[in-house]
Parts: sequence; structure tokens; C-alpha cells
Amino acid sequence: MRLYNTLNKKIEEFIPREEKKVKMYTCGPTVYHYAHIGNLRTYISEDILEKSLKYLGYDVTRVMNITDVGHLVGDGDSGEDKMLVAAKREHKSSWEVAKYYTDCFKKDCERLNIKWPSIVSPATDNIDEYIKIISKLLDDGYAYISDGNVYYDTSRYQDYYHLSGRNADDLIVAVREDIKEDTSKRNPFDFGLWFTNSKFNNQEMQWDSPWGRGYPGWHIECSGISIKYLGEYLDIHCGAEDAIFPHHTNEIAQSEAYLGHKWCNYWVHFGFLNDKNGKMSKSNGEFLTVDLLVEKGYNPLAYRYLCLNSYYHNALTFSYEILDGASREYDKLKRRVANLSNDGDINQTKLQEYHDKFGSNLENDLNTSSCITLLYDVLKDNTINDKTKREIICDFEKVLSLDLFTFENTSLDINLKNYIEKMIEKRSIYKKEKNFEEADKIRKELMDKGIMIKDTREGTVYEVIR
RNA sequence: GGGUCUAUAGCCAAGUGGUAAGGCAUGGGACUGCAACUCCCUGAUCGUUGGUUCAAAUCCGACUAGGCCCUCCA
Repeated sequence: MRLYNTLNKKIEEFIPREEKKVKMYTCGPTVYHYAHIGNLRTYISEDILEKSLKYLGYDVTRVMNITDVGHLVGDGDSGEDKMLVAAKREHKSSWEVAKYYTDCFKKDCERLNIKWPSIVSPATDNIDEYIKIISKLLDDGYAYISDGNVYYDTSRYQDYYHLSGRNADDLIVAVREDIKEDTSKRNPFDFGLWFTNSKFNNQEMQWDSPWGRGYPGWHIECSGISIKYLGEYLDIHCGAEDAIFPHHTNEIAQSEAYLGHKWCNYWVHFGFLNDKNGKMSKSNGEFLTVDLLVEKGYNPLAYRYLCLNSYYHNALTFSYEILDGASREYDKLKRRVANLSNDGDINQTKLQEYHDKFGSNLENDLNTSSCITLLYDVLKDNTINDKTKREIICDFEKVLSLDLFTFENTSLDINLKNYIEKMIEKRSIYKKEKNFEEADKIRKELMDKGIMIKDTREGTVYEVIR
């Protein structure tokens, strides 16, 4: 398996510490708002990575956190917690906000066929772990207390800038206008591990600690949860590209200072979904959620298809043109798969051959685009029968997860079904009588209800298109 | 200012030194009462410019354009 490793800035052969076993950590969402499809691109990519590793025979243990505390809007001590902002906005408690948006996120994942990781842990469930780590960092001199808060001392950690490839002198402190420098810090890029002294004393989520009642910083949760559930060594750490600095940089610093050895060998980062104005965000451009996609008549899986047809490491520029294109491709693909018959015997040799080809595409830094091409090759292959094609595509579906064998009509309401069949019956009589005017009227009536009919050699068939 | 990534046909894209996969769209044709569906045919010398090489979209340099990051963000 070859993967782009941000740590060394090149594609490398992936070798887990234990043969055929992978420990994988993925940064989860901050549950203070709905996720947009750009956020979800990262989770789709992580899902594909996990499923690819399994397809290739690895035993994968994947952990994801849910950030429900400590993610500040602004710099260090001067910002408000996002959960609190959302709570105020919606007149709910922070806990209610977290629960609500976690459920929404879960629902989005279901609709995009993103498998829920085997271990998902909210940040608020692991406070003891953070306290344990912070205490040791203080004992060992990697952290210090200032104005009631505990900070990590970046000057104590030599390799601090390795992942991001930067150096301290060239970084601009508080480059964004809305950020104020936190003067309690010794070095400008030190970061908070534990806050007790916040300007925002109405912070709801607080815990007792050796340094007073307060709450953890944002970065410590990922280290804490990863070490708690996956142990001292991690094989792959994933996240979106914007997390490289400072989040992942800080995770490495605190984890390795705590553990006393190298922590994770492979850092995999995912490209953004941009629109023509740049990255999709709450303040910039259209905030597209899965709900909105469905409302506009798109199948969420057409979006998954779009992601699959791109390279995870590159940015993808969103437009309705590409989504419409992906929808057409997806629908057409599904129709072609639906038309495969179920007769004959499976050609095991070919099945294995395609399995291996598909696997080697995945091994090549998750070349999902080539995987899609291979799928079209299977459909066109005239040396194998339909039954074998179905079997091969089923095998591909373990990773693609595009519901290529699921057909809407199966879940159709019985009354609607009867109605459609009656109308088709009526229309075929009109057609026989060459009364095309009436026949077309019926076709239009059904179309207006979102039912598309087509005349095939075997008779008239229908499809619910919305 | 610094870091980092990217640049292949209208669109999404494969390609990891030997003379450009695939899909969608477009145009043409077959089928059809007309459609739709399906099937067949249809297109690019790879941002610009130097260099290395017998040979470069593929390696190196410069330039240009764009994305992301430098304590909100996936």
C-alpha cells in the first residue's frame, strides 16, 4: 500500500508496526453546527481508506473523536467555546447542542454510506486521560502554568515544525484580524492544555483538575483519545489538510513529549472541497448540507461518486455543473448494473483477476478514479457473463459503497405501485389504438409525479426519479 | 512574508521516461408513433518557458495562475 505521507512529503510504502494490523485515528467533527458536504468529503475519504485497507486484508481498528468541548472560536484564553456559542444561539445547554449535532452528523454519514468507526468517543468522556497526560508534561517540564492556565512549551520540543515544514521566524502571529495574541504565553505558538482562567465564566462544561476547575484545550483530546484506545503507537493519523498546523503539529508535540518516543509514522491529509470563492465554510459561499442536496433532488451517493472520482489529496472545486455531471454518471451506471441478468455460472478466475486489479489500484495511493474506470471495464468485458459481472461489482462495492444494487422501486408504496401499473396499462391500450395524444398525456402525468417510464422490448418499465 | 499543494480536451479525470485510459456533455447514426433508455461512431500533444535525455505530460530550473495553512474551520 502506497500513501502520501505528510510527515515526509511524499508517497511512501505503508508498513504498519504489526503485520497486517492497522491502528487508525481520524479527527472527528466539532458538533456545534451542521456538517456541510465539504466537511463530509474528509469522512468519505477516511471511510474509503478504512475499507481499502480491509479489502487488502488488513485488520483495522479505527477510532474517531467527537469534539464537544474546548474548541475555541478565538485565540487561547480570549476566545469563546464553540459549543457555548451554539448553546446561546439555540437556547440549549452545551450538552444538548452536542447531542443534537452528533445525531445529525451520524445521519449524514449513513446517507453517504460512511461506516461509523468501531470506536467513537466524545471529548468529554476522557477528561481523566487528559489530566494524566498534562500532569506528566508539567512534571517533565514540557508545560507550564501561567495566569491559571496550563500551556505547552513549544520551545522545549525540537521537532515542533517538522510536519508543517515551517520555522518559527517566518510564521506570523495572529495573521487573521479577528485573533488577538494571548499574552500569558511564553512563546507565541505555545498552546493551551487546560484552562481555568477564562474570561467566559459562564462556560457550562467544567471539570475539577489539579490546577483548578476548568476545561481542556482543543488539541489534547485527540492525543488523549488516541493513546487511551489505541495505545502508545499509532499507524495512521488522518485529517483534513487545514489541521496540519497547528492541530496535528501540536498533537505530535504533546504526544511524543508524553510518550518519550515517536508516536505515529503516517499522516494522511485530505484535500478540500472549494467553490469558486475558495473553501466552503459558514461564512463563505453556499453552505451545502446533505439535507439541502436531497431537497434539491440529488442523491447523496452521487456526491460520494463525485468524491470517488477525484484524488483525495487534491482540492476539488465544487459547482453544480460537476454535481450534475456526477449525478448523470451515477444514475447511468446504476441503470447499467440493474440491467445485468442473474443467470449462468461465476467465472472464478476472472473474479479473482478483477479483485487483484481493483486492489492494486487501491494500493496505488487510493487511486479510486482508476477503480471507477475498472468498473466500466467490467461492464464492457464481453468475455464474462452478467452473473460474473454482478459478482465482481459486488466485490468492488465493499469499498465503493455506492448502493449499485439497491433499487428505489423495491420500497415503493403499494398504492402508488398499483396506480403506476394501472396508468401504464391504460397507456398501452391507447398506444395500440394509436391514440398517441392520450398516451403522451399519461406519460406526462406520471413524469410530473416523478415517475419516468420507458418502452423496452420486454414492455414498459418505470423508475422513480425523485 | 513564510510554508505547502496543484495546473492534462466543455466538465470530472488516469497517466510515476518510450510518442495521451475511462466517464459525462456535444455532434452524427441505429432503435422508437414521438420520447426516454440502450447500442455504434465522434475530440486534446498535456499552464508558459528553458534544460537533462536517443526519447518527457512524466525528471530539474524559472515564470505564470490558483487552492490551503501561519491559533474558527474538514
